[in-house]
Amino acid sequence: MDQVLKADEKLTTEEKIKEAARIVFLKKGYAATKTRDIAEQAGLNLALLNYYFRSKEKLFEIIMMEKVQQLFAAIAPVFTDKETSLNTKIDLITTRYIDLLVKNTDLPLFVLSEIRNNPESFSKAIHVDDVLLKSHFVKQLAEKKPDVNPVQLIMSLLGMLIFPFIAKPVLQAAGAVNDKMFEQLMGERKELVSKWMKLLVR
Amino acid sequence: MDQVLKADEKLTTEEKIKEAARIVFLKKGYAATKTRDIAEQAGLNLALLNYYFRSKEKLFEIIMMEKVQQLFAAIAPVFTDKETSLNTKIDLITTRYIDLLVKNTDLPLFVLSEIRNNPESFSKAIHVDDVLLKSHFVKQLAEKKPDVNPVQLIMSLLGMLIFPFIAKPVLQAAGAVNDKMFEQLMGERKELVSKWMKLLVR
DNA sequence: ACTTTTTTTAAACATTTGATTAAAATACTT
DNA sequence: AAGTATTTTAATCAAATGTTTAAAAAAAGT
Repeated sequence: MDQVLKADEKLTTEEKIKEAARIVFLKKGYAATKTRDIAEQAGLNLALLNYYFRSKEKLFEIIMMEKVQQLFAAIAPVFTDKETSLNTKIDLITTRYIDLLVKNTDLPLFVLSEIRNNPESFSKAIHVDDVLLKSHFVKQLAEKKPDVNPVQLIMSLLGMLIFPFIAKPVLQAAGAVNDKMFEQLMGERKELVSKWMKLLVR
Repeated sequence: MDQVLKADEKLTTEEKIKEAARIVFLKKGYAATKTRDIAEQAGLNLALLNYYFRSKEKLFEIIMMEKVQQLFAAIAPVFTDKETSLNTKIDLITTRYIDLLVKNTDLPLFVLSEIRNNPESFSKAIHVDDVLLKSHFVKQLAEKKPDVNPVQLIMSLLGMLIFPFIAKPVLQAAGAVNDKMFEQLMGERKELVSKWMKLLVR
């Protein structure tokens, strides 16, 4: 007998639905996603979504929280770490974030769009200000650059890291890049952003 | 008689609908917007939307093109101008963009989200690569920094400028800033980004 | 082997939603 | 003022959409 199974054939029905929901929600966003889209993507009967997750909204909340975590958990530990130097933090944040986003290019636009559409539920789930404004990273920045609001520096770092992934659809639609070229650009971008950010805090 | 009229009372019905559509589409995006939301926002009968614009989609296309223009027209002339120096271009792009976005904070997230949802129609309407990749600005960057892909520098500049407006809902949800504080941050950011970008190309 | 529980399916339901229609109201023309 | 065209309204339609239901199928328990 053939031991090889299609990737999702060994998944439970519940996992198949979540996997399909990840794909469709991330591509189209909550409002544009039809429950029938998810059922079709999963190759399952429509009613199973409600059987396992009660409602479209509940299913979405699960995926959304997962993705918010993914986006914040990748850098939060580096932000708060008290041991590593400022320059090492910059290196770590840069490489980790680009590595994560190259594998999940539509993650930033999805998460940031959906937070805009529903800021309340997000604010309860994640404590951004603890990570962002009270982190060790911020203290290090404030110490090194006492004349500059550290939030400005963080917005620049995250902007340089995240913005290309938000602008990717525009570049692609313009025919300026394809997937392969984009990944290559992001590969070389790790060194650049890291270098540039160190320049800003010098 | 009272000469003073409420702002939109002197507008034509058609303009009232467009104005309402701008507000609702920008806040919620195409898919989440109901034609009844727009009618209510405009204080008009639902059927008038179809009377004046035939369909939700047609109305959306008008608003969308308007906003894409707004987002690109603000910097395109500076990108292509052959007279101004590199440093002056950086100053102009920075101040113009932040000034524009402060008055239209949800413009970037709206435009970039909707382009992702419908890249084809966008690519026909705007020739990004002409402005971005063949512009005089790019040539100046390539000349000044021959060892760096100019696209990398542009992504950093636009990232530093645009990203804060995309992240604004997150910062607000986290209680890190309010509208007033954000505008103040962006005011002081003009100088900073301008200075930082010149540092990167030095 | 039989019973019970769990999972899956096809069909249907109730709302929502974009759009249309026909009549009423208003504005314009002569 | 009368007639015509334009604009607005309330009601309605048809399709889409999230959810439920009841029966069938599969799995688990005894």
